[in-house]
Amino acid sequence: MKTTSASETPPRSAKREQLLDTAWALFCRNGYRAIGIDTVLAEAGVAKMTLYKHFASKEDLIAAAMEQKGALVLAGLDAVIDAAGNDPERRLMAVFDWLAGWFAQKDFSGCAFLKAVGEYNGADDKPRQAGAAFKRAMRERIEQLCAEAGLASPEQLARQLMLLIDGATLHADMYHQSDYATDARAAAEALIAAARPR
Amino acid sequence: MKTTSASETPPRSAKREQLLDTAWALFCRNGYRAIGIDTVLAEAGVAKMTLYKHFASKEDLIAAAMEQKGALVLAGLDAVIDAAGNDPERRLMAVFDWLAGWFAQKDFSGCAFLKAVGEYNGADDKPRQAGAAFKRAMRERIEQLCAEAGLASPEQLARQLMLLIDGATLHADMYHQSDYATDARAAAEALIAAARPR
DNA sequence: AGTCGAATAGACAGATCTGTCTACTCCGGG
DNA sequence: CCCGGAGTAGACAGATCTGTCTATTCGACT
Repeated sequence: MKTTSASETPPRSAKREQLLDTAWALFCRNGYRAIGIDTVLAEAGVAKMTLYKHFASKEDLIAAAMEQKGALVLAGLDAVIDAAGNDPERRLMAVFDWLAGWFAQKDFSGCAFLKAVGEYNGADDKPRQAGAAFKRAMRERIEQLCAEAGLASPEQLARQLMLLIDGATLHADMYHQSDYATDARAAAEALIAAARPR
Repeated sequence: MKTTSASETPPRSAKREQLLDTAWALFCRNGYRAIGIDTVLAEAGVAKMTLYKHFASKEDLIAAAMEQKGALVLAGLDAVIDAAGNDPERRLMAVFDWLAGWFAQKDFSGCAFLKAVGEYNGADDKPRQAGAAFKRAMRERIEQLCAEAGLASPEQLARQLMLLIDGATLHADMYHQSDYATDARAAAEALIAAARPR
């Protein structure tokens, strides 16, 4: 048996976590193909063989980091939503507050999930699949919020809000100046108002 | 004097055009860092020295292709807008028809301008600048259309419509199935309705 | 004390990438 | 006819990248 306390199917180890954290930080800032394995290794202070004992390939490392960090991001988003209280529309709009907070971070450098889809074009590339899965999960949460708010066509509305969210994320990264979260929030309010039952 | 008929400051040559066309096609489909110079050369049927006689570096080739193709794209968009007649809102909505037509192309593989921004993170990387410049030019056109339609806050509205456009482009590439142009169009209509003077 | 698993440093193979260089060919205008 | 510009093929240098392998160390548990 493993020494780890809980019964985790994926092997937990300090070095493995170190690798995932460092890789995520570097890939976020610089993209995936622009950063080599050796850079990750040096930054993480981990030997090459350790990496390849935990992950089959660079793409596997990328996908594993995306899955882990994606779950963390969604958990953080859920927490923000829950902190917004009980009013369904307030809870929905909390997503855009969360977005604004993210954009305002001084080390903000775009969405690593979107970048993964941009850089890996093969339909069966793991990073692309992981990116799409993350976005799908996020859209489902938003759709749920729309439905709970009693808005019309929650599915379509959720897709539209995702367009705003991802578009704003892109533009916030592209021009590192203006406040795209505000634009997205205002647009979202207009869409929600139009979907409100009368 | 050059043998070329018109007085073009940038040197025009068949091989140069060949290079730009091939490079654009390959980069569009596969991304920039994933495609090597040699692949472009082989596909274009051009020798390496010819490339480096016309362009200082790979990034220069990328930037040059982006500028040339960007101008073409904008010209095409202008044509579609003009073909939409005189009604200002019709002209504005023509942008979304154009978008739907683009997504429906069977070789559609996302927006190479957005990908350039994703892949080149340095503020002075030429591909990133070229991508941002293209998006800026497009936003200005849309802002003009918004203003001509007498809509409120044309500047903000144009930014919001760009969020929808780029978001839809991303999602259309990410999930190669659903009709994101329709979602974007419907959202745009709601935003426009809300900005209509009463 | 001894054993075993996890991690290490670093060499290595084999690809691949950008950019340079040389020597050759081809063709059109004076 | 020949000169010069444009293009070519391909070798080459030098980096860099992924992934493999070996020999070694270290610490925890028995």
